[in-house]
Amino acid sequence: MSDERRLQILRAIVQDYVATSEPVGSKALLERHRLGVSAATVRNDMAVLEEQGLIHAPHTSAGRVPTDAGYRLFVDRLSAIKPLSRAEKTAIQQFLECAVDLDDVVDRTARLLSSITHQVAVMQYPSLTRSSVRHVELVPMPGQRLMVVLIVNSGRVEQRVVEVERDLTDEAGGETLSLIRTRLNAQAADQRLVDAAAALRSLPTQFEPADRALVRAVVGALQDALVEEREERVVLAGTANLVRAGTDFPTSIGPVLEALEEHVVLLRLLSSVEVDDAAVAVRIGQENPVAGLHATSMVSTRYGAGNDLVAGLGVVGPTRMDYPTTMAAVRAVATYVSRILAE
Amino acid sequence: MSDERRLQILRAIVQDYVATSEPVGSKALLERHRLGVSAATVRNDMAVLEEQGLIHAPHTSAGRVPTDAGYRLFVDRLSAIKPLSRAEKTAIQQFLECAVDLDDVVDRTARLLSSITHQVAVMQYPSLTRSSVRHVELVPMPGQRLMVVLIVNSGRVEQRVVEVERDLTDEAGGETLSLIRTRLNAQAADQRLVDAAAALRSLPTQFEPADRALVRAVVGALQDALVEEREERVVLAGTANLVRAGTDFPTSIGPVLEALEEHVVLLRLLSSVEVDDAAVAVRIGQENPVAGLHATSMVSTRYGAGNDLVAGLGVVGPTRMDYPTTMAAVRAVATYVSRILAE
DNA sequence: CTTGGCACTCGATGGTGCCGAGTGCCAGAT
DNA sequence: ATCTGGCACTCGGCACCATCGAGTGCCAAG
Repeated sequence: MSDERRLQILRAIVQDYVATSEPVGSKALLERHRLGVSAATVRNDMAVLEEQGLIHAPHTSAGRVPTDAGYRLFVDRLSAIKPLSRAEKTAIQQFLECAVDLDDVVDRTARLLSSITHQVAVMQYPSLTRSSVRHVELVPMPGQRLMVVLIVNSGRVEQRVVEVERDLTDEAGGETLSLIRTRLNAQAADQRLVDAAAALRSLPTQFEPADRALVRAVVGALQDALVEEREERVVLAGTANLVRAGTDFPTSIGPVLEALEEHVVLLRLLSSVEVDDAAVAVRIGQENPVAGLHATSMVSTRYGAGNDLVAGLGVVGPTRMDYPTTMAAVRAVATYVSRILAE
Repeated sequence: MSDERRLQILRAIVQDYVATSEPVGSKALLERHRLGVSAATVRNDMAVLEEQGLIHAPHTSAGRVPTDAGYRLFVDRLSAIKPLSRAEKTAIQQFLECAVDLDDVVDRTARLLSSITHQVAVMQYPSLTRSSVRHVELVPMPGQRLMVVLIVNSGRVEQRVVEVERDLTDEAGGETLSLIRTRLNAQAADQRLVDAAAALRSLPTQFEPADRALVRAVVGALQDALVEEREERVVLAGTANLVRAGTDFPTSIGPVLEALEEHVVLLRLLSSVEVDDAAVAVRIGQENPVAGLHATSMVSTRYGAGNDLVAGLGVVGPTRMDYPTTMAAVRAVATYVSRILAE
């Protein structure tokens, strides 16, 4: 059963290549790993691995380099996520704890992640869709207009201004608004955004005919704000790390930078990972649907306050990456930022 | 008066160097510009220019390259901002016109600026400090807490939660809040943020002693929101352009990317340009206070809805940059985005 | 003050040869 | 059947070298 040994050799190749960034040859492998066999045997096994498309030789007389498929196998079967040390964990926690508001949490998290992985951190702002409603506020404005303010438990605020048929800045208008506000919040508060949108649909019918148009306008604006995800932002940190890793990219880091600027695309990438809770997703090289990222790997997971894994976060780096460590870092950071957000 | 001719030679050197990115020698200069003198004369003048610190030879037998001081002189006295063509102007206008909201305006503007200048665009979000208050809203929350919401005319919303001494969710609390809200808005609405902060200082004294602590807490939170500029964000676009211009940077683009990630620093750079309306500010090389940007130039100006030039916008690129064209582009984009925002 | 001429400098370019890591393959050992 | 040592071969990387040419500074003459 030399199958087993071949996989060990693959693992060794990946580890060495990640460590040295140079193609690894049979001899060098023997020096660093005490496999109980000779160089010739290793060479034979390497030939098989190459046949299977797991490794590849840049040119005739050079060592081997893992292919995307090789990394994939390594990640799936040959490595375990390497847990962080206690010291690292407390450092993460302390760094995140002194954040003063949501923006600061996101900013700090992204910087932290990039600095401990030495790669580009990508972090989605907590998304509306999975959050819940904290409060809805109605603000009458001059000129027969009404501002609808939606406050989400993630701390985000959305607002819409609607035109209404009458001026609400007077006494009577205030009472009407107060009534609407109360019922609105009774229906929507603490609901998930999607649920709130559904729950509000029947609200107009609970009011007297005279007020229905008004309520309908308010609910319409609110549903717009509830459903639309346009405030979904993504922040980057550590793009300078790409330069350091520049030699790992076949052509140049230009296309990578370009791809990273397409925030919409990044969002899709972050969102489209499978929903396995607490799992860290890895996209390796060509597995990435974006051409600019074909020479990169993306390690990502989800995070969010409480049980709702509201948004995605991860890193982008060269395929030649220390996957176990990176995966551990991403998972740990996601865990801690979730904990911070939960309060 | 050969002083004049020397400046023309400097101008020619800058233009050629910008165009070819290669040190320009006396002979090459004669081919591209019909100066009425011989190569030897040009050489003599170049020697003088070098003595004055305006140009510099990378090594003994190479052409000359402008120094920061040379560019400075060129920008100040030897060039005129090159107006854009009509076609370019309408293209800018059309591209910006189809933006759907504030975020979209900012996003499109930054991308546009980077794509027409082929450099990194830097754009500050409309700043709070110069905007004015549209409305202040008070929202009672369970647990003796009160949410203070500040709505700014730029469309931005700031919120603070304050602890208060009594529960305000009941009838009496609602009336008190209503009173505070009315006076608050009477004082602050339509004021510039700084003015509003000042105007509110005396508000607590206008209330009965029983309510003063409450009002003071509200005003405190509000002033915090008014004064603090922390929501000031900056967006970048076209960082990939740095790669293309990579050869212009002595070491690598790494430090530049790092500097660009320090949004706080960028904001300070954008804000600290002199307030000459409609002027385009240029910071060349070492003039930049940030070490990472010592090999770059920053061309920036201010923009904003109406007469208030609320925020800054500009580009960062190598010192070897086509200043007249870049300055024109920055100015034009600022003008058009201001126009869009004015509606 | 300008100009042509001249000797000199120095980076860039391209060719050459060597070195060594690494391979594939094969015959013999286990 | 599998592993091992040996051997011939490949090929990129590096150092060395010679050449080339754009460009300079300087000087003497116009």
